[in-house]
Amino acid sequence: MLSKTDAEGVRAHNRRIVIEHLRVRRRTTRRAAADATGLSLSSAAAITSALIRNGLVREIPEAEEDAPLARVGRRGRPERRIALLGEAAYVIAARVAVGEIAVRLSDYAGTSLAEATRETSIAGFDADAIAGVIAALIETVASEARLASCDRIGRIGRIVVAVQGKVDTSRGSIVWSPALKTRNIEIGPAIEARTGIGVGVENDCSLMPEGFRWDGSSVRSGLATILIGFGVGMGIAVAGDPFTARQRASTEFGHINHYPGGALCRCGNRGCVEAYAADYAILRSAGGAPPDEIIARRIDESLMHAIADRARAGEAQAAGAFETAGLALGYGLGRVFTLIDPLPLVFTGSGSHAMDLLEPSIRRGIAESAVAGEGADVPFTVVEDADALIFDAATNRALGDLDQVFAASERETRDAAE
Amino acid sequence: MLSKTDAEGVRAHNRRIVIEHLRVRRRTTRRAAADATGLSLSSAAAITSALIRNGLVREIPEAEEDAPLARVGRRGRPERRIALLGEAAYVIAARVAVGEIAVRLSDYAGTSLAEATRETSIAGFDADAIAGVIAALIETVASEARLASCDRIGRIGRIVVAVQGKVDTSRGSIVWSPALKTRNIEIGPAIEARTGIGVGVENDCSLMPEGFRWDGSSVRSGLATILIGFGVGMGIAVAGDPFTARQRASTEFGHINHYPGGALCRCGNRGCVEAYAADYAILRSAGGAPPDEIIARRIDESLMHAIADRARAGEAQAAGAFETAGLALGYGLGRVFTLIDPLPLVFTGSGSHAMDLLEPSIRRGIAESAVAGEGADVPFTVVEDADALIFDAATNRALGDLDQVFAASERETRDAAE
DNA sequence: AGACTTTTTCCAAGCCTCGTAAAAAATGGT
DNA sequence: ACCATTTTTTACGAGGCTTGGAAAAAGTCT
Repeated sequence: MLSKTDAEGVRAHNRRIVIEHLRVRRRTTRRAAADATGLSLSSAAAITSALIRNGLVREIPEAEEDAPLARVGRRGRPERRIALLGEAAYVIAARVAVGEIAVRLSDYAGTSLAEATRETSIAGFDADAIAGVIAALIETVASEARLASCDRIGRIGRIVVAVQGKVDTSRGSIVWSPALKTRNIEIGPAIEARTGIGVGVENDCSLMPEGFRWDGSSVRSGLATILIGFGVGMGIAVAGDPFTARQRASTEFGHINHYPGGALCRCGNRGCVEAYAADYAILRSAGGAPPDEIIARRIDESLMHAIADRARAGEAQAAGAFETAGLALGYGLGRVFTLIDPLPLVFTGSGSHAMDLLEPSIRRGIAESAVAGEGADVPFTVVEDADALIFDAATNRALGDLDQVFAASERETRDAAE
Repeated sequence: MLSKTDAEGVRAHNRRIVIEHLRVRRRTTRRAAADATGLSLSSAAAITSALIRNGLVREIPEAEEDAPLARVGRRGRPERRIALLGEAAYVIAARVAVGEIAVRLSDYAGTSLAEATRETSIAGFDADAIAGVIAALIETVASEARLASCDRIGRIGRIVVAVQGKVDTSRGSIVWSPALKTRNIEIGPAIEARTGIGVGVENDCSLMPEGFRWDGSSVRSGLATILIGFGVGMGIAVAGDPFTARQRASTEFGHINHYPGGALCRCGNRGCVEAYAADYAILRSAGGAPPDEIIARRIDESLMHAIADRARAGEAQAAGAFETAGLALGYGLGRVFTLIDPLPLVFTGSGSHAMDLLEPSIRRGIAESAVAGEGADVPFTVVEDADALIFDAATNRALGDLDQVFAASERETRDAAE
């Protein structure tokens, strides 16, 4: 059931869309905000002024104007440009992956301030131990960014954790992760208890499209991100409202069945996409190992590069491994496109280094499996650094969460106290 | 970008949720509406009173109360029960399928008033010819329901067409249909031009979950409908807001690839779910025909019943055909569940008569293809009459569209003129 | 210095929701 | 038969939000 609205709700909603506009156009004016949001000039001005009073937005002094050329020979009162105020709040993006926990601190304007990584196996850790590691990393980045003093760390308003593995977002728990031995670890509440900050827990691949959240056109047309690495994962943002993307939970693309009874996957099933397209699958296929062998050890990226080079040099078995991988990915994508709709694709992860080898067979797989081959011509983009993309995505999600909170309630101007 | 809200928007929204409440609880009171929607008593009363003035809602006279027992020995002023007024408007649900065009007239309260069918091949028809058939059928049902007089037929406020085949909802066109020879037929505008009534065009299978739109719990938990007949189709309603379900367009479940390079499908691809689970696939498999043979003719339902009976009697080849079909369905569902989430299932269509034969292998297929076999235990429901379900769905969609229009603008009380 | 232009702020009008008070309509007891 | 009680419904003023127009502010151009 939809919930009711009232006057306050209207204000909250309109504050929200103004903030959203500020996120997309990083610098704007009151008039531009009014035009873009459809609000009247009066309302847009009232809202922006309130946001300035609340310390969420600042007027940019002329001195800082990095584009004075725009204002040459224009008559009339010059516009006051406004932007989100970085110091208004801070957010933490955290990654939990096999062998590594990492944290990035960003300010409210979205600029990254500091990162810290702890390379360690957390296989045996419980929720509190993981929360401890993350809290320590937060201390590190906070002090690195000189936010160490007590009242300053309190300005961190939101933490979003991107986890490799299946999560339960509503409970903030890790249902299952390759990085962990035990299941159902309630990491969200544990971090909240330790830091006193609100925490969101998401699957890293599902979260990835959020990295393009305020890129304008990217998300408006919908978007799917595909991570090819030790596993295979996908994130989907349906066209239109980026907020609805929040609903989709567990797109376990890597474990969509490709070939019934096929190659053995780490998950125990047979024939998953991952069992053909992940690093370990390409490795075992290129090495001529039987498709029942599970390679549990961590695979060095340089090894994958070597196999790719062998394939590029024309070695049949290596080339065949990449072709098989591409076909599995293509069939999987064709199935998704048949179910949802063709979407532009963003590839990332170590496997994306071999897109020259994969692309032809991916497109062929889509053509063979989608109705009328639709979607075989969607645009491909490659983002090499998957970890950075995950950080971006988690940061954007955290900022969006914060926006919602800030829009909901007119905050007291605590900055006045300082 | 989200759009702004203002006071009028608030009223429209709140009117909407009151109407929605009236749809779910067919009879209610002002107080109950206030409680359910979260609105204050004043506002709920103001809105309901306005709806009554606008002729959308009626107060039920005591004489009509079918449950006087509820009001026994209760003190205080008795409540005025209210309900949607059937005569407020009328809607048309139309089905376009192979060999058949059918139409149902319903009133604003959702009660079906009349149906009419024209059994004919429309293979060579263009948009205007199809629109002509539908318009004629509308005349038939309108006169049957004694709405023939000119001002009365004008009370039909919305037409929703459920098409067998792929549609483009935004343009109101049939991209491709097994019932038609030509592609991209803009049926929506053609019907609008002929009748002057707003038209929505949807795929029949995608629309089906709308049949459960106001069933309370059904949609709240999400739902997938699966039609097994001459083809295989699916409709998905994601958990939560039933309105967002509107976004999903072309869930061509039947053409999700099941087995790469497998049995030949009518669509020309190999290995689609449909090529194993549709009527024609079961027929060819049970008959020992090669998996490359395409059966184009319409298959009589009694023939399928006969094959099912042979399978029940233990004939190996027939039983094997159903098992193969169930496995293909199960793998397809497992893939969907892996991508989206496990959902309760509603089966319909001629194939649902053989659910006793299919269910075990469907569940096995899900178990083998979904991560950790999740979703193998979702509840199955069978609705035998697929055509009726499609009618229900199209009617509900049309009523929902109308609700939105009526909620948006306070209409003049045209009933006062009568 | 004055005219002109553009941005920003200020203010009364119009909606909407909400809480409270008053009116309406039935029951139960005397 | 009449009055107190109970519950629903309506009426009304308060407060918040958006809006359009007027006024003020802050520049450029002649």
